[in-house]
Amino acid sequence: MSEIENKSSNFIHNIIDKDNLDGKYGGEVYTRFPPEPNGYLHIGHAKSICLNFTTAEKYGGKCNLRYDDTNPSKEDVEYVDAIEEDITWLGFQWDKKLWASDYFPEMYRGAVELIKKGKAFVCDLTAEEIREYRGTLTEPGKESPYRNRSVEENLRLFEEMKEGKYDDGEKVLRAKIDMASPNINMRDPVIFRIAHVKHHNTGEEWCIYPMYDYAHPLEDAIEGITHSICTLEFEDHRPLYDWSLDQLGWWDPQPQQIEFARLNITNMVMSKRLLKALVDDGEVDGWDDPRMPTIAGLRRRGYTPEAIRDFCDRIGVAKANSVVDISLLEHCIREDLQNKVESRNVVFDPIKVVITNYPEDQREEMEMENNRNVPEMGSRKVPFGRELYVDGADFMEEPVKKYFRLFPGNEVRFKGAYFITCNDVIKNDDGSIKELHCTYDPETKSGEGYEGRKVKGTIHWVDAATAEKITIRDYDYLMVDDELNPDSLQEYTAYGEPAVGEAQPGERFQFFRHGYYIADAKLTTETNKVFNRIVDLKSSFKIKK
RNA sequence: UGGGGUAUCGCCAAGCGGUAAGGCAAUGGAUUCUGAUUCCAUCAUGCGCAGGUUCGAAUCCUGCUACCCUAGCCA
Repeated sequence: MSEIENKSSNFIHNIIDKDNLDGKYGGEVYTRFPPEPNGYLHIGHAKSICLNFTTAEKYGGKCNLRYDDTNPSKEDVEYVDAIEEDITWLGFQWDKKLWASDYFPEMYRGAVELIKKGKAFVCDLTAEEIREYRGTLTEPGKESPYRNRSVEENLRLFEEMKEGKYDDGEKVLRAKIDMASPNINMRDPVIFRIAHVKHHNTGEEWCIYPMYDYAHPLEDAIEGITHSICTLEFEDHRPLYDWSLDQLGWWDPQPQQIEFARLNITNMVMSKRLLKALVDDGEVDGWDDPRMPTIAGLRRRGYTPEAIRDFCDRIGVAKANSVVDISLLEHCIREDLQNKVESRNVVFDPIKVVITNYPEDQREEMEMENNRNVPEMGSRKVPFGRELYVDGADFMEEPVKKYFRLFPGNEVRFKGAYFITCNDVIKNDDGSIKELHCTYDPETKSGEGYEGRKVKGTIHWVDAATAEKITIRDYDYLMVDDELNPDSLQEYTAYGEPAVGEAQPGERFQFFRHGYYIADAKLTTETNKVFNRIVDLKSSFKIKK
């Protein structure tokens, strides 16, 4: 993969610059990307991945991949491979791959220490009681009747929790902070709960599991993370993040949590819950369905790592909630692809053209450039004959104003071939267009320097005798408020030049006037080459009326 | 109703007391063997609102307003 440059600066860099100036971490920058293995990564995660990896890179630091697997009842290793594939595909390399569950002993030790310091206690209240005791946003909470158990009793009870003496929910370990705190997260939060569930990593070894707010700061500290970057909804949790570290006092300097706004894209479904439901219900092919905003879906749709990274770089990083316009994402893939993929002629909604003055038995091969912006990409021979197909959008029987493609009486250039004039429109019995009778001017052959007259329009074509019939699957993104638009997947029959049939799975092309497409192995059949359309060059269609 | 955040062009977003970067979108125009690309031009006397401090404020102060997050034994 080519080098990808991320040059933007953001407020997190400013914080790091200041830390470096103050010598807070001795100039070290260590970040981490901490997914919970409970689903595929989506474009929102890509923002976080790019942020964490490029920030570390910018300062000569490292970034870990850490699975936040502290809740075995909600996680599944099935996602681990996909997560790693996506990060690697984006072009990032983690320093260490780690599991939060590997730190369970350390976290347990920390909990024991908190108990010994009188900063944690075992609570017998039920979940509902804890909720009632917690108070509300405006009213302070009440202290648990178990709050003042002795250190010895707490130690014994916590040990028994660990030994499996209690059922799920029977007891929890709580931090002893302040039930009257205006920050609800500080009202004696639960830090360990009981769950008799097999853990993918630790198996049956533990039946108590730490809660995020207590576990995460320790995970960061253990790994020597300096800047723990997360999303805005954790701002309220930062005091607890710091509290856990402060009480233990095991690490100096301690990592600091920095929050940024998560990514939203206009109309895009970005909720893992919803996406998972669509997959589970079979509404889409899977997590990598091209309609999905997952990294795997975008990849299958034809997005490149470069485009996604460029997008993440351009959207910036800030604390203001925002919604990025989808047009920026589409701009990024167009820009990346336009100078590095080859073009192929493909005709939608085909209209047959018969060149009446072209010799019946004559065949030619026309030289066509593979990429009109990049001569080094060379050219190919495309067969040409008396009967051709042109795109339905390139002909109008009654042209609108300023239409300069094909219409009766008009002459246009057939890309890479001749000037062609449309003379007659031949209809079927039902009034539909059967074919167009045209004539060509042999003197105007492409590449032979004809300067006699100019035409305003140039259109593409395929040779009817050799064209391959293909199916194009056109996908829309999944949209908010429209969980699955029935028209989000449409199939079109089209004709492509023979070279299209040689496409390899995953190969991308630019199709004139219709944007970029990707050949998709999962959708390719023996008899029918199937392409996914990925991006419309929408301005190509624009005709002012 | 408590607490925590955020407000700069249609959408993102720089700016950190010295007189509003950049990108996307849009709009004009030039080039073009595909209405693409490329190029050039236009696009905030204005920074949520109202006061104040200052020679000077998007930046500092005061008071409002709007929106987001927060009462899981999820992360």
